[in-house]
Amino acid sequence: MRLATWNVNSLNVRLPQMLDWLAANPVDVLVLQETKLTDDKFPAAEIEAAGYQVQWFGQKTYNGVALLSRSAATDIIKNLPGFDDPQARVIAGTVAGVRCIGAYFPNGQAPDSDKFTYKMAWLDALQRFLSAELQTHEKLVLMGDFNIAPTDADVYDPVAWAGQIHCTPQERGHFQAMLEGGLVDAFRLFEQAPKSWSWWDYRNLAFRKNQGLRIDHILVNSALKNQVKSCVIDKLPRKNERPSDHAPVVIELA
DNA sequence: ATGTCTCACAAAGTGAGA
Repeated sequence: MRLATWNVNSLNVRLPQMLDWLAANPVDVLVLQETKLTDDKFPAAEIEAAGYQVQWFGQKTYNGVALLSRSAATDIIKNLPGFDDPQARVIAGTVAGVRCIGAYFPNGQAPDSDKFTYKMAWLDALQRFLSAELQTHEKLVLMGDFNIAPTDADVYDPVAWAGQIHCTPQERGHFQAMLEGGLVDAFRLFEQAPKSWSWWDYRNLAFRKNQGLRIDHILVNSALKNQVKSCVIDKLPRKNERPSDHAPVVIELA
């Protein structure tokens, strides 16, 4: 079973690229972030024509998530239960016995901003949701754009980024708490090339200079850990014309 | 380099968000 996450930065713009990528990488599950579409505009027919079932949860202009799967997803949850949120950031479903949670974590803007306060509250709510989900599902995968670079090894210039958004002790503390709660960073189960990033700023020729961050992640629970065969970042779509600023992350389970 | 991309407004450039 292969699963993937991709922040497409507008599904309206990136739909052809996403369909091309799926044709070349026929994963069993794909979660999307930043679809930036209201639900009535979601391109369900095109996705179904490509052989996928799909659940979606969006809003106007910003955010928006989706869950594509070869077989039907059940027990769908949209956003974090008990956390009243106008922003569409979470979609969860069970596919072939695996609980799949796709999430677009808040960016947070800057550590002294209101958006950071919101990010912290959202992360608290996510931790509560994860605790409950881990109790009720034997196999669980959390994947998405975390907007957290968990360690300095996930940052092209850790000195410049020290204490900056995506790298604050508070954000990293939340990531660590997920690991202590029984999840594993699948990417780090394997030897990886140094300077492996999942996001590069559109500005400053960042991709050409490989100046990026690893902020897109796939975490698995302990029951799945031994089934993880590989976890890779697919940089190819970042080389496309009109690319997303994020690359897909793909995991293979035995 | 405040360096780009995306969306929306009542636009024909500008601001917000990332």
